[in-house]
Amino acid sequence: MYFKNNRPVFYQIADDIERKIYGGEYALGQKLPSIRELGLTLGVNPNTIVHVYDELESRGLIRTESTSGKYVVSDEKKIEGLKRKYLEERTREFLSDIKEINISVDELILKIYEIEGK
Amino acid sequence: MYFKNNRPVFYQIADDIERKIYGGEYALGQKLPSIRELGLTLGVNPNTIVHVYDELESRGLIRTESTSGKYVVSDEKKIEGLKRKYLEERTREFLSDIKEINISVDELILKIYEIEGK
Amino acid sequence: MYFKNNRPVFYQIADDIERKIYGGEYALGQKLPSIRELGLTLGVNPNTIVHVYDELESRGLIRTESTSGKYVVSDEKKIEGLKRKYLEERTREFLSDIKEINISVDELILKIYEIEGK
Amino acid sequence: MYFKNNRPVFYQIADDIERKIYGGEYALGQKLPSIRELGLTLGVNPNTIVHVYDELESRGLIRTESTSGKYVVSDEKKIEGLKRKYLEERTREFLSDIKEINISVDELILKIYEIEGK
DNA sequence: GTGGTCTAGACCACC
DNA sequence: GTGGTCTAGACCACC
Repeated sequence: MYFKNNRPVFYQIADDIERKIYGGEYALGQKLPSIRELGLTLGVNPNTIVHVYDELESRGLIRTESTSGKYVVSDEKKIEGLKRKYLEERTREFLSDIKEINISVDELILKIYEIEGK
Repeated sequence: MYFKNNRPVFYQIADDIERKIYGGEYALGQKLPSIRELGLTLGVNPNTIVHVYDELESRGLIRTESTSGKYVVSDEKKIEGLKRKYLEERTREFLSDIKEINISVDELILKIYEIEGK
Repeated sequence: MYFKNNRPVFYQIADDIERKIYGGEYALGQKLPSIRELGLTLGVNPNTIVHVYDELESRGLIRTESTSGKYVVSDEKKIEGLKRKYLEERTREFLSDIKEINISVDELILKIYEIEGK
Repeated sequence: MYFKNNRPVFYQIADDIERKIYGGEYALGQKLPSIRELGLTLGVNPNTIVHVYDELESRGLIRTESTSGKYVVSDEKKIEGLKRKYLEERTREFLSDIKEINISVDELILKIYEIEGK
């Protein structure tokens, strides 16, 4: 995982895990990597991962099982709702940026097809 | 202008000006607002604007006229190239995030049309 | 038994047993549950119960019969004295907190009657 | 301020500030001490105070003015509601403990009057 | 091994 | 000076 230098690392990691939950790479109820393990994997300090997991917990995506670790919440409707909201907001924000640079939706969609190789 | 609290303000302002340049809201060769004036307009400290203009200069979008202020560069090809690159990268990054949450390009395009009210 | 997550579990269990001794639910000289048994009952690891019994012994409430287990001490005066001290200190601490939030003793007593349904 | 060793320091500080807000010692909208200043005053690490203020923010008691500091929220009804809830819960918990040691409400009230010197 | 708390200290962003 | 982020490292509670 590469980190950009224009946003706090803990947000970048949290956002990535959030997407992995929405995408099913982390399943409902699944145990997340331990704080120390994920810190090692990503090459960041464990305290940063503590911050990441606090952030995800405050977003309602994971819960702490005090003794055994951190888990994706099991409430499918909740996750689904948050995912829809994520898609909506991210898309609106993207469209807003694209329109600000004077690219039409049609041009944008051509660009998307071009990137997707269709 | 609204600032998110998960990214440095100077990046948010710089990105916005970058898009305004690509969109033509700031024309080629146009003089940018003075540091003081833009700070007042946006309600941020002049030092932050200094940082913004430094950033934009390092991106090759503006130049300093030592005596009279900051100007959008006049090289149309350069700006056009940077704009294409911005569109390409911003779109790739967005598509990458969307695919990570397991939304297909077709679903995404439906979402875009829905938002655009078409 | 519910555990709060803002205090170590072993303190919460120790405090509860301390009160049960003062209240007579554990009689003077009575044998306490085995470490294993209490751990099972409360759903915590036996090591935690070891810690609980150490704590209660250091408070002078129980003693270890090396061969046969843990017992509530039999000295009635001592237990009675500790109980009085507990009541005194717990009440002072509570009153101190209540007064800090600007609630008078009269208001507090009304609240107590309200809760007690009198 | 004295810290007990049976609860995390950051909770003890947060609870104390919570009570000072309810009691009016910190008025609605008032600026709280800076992180560094409060750390110095209490003899704890600034990072601990960061944690304290995060906790109070999550309780809805304070807000961050990103540039200038931390402030008690100004919503009087909200604070009043939280204060009532605090009184209710703390009192119920206290009564529960007292009854567990087999002290009647009448005895308790005598004790309260005795402590209050009435 | 798992998470939680705390310290010490560095550096950044914003005013 | 104000808060925010991150690292390094220690020690505790619980399993």
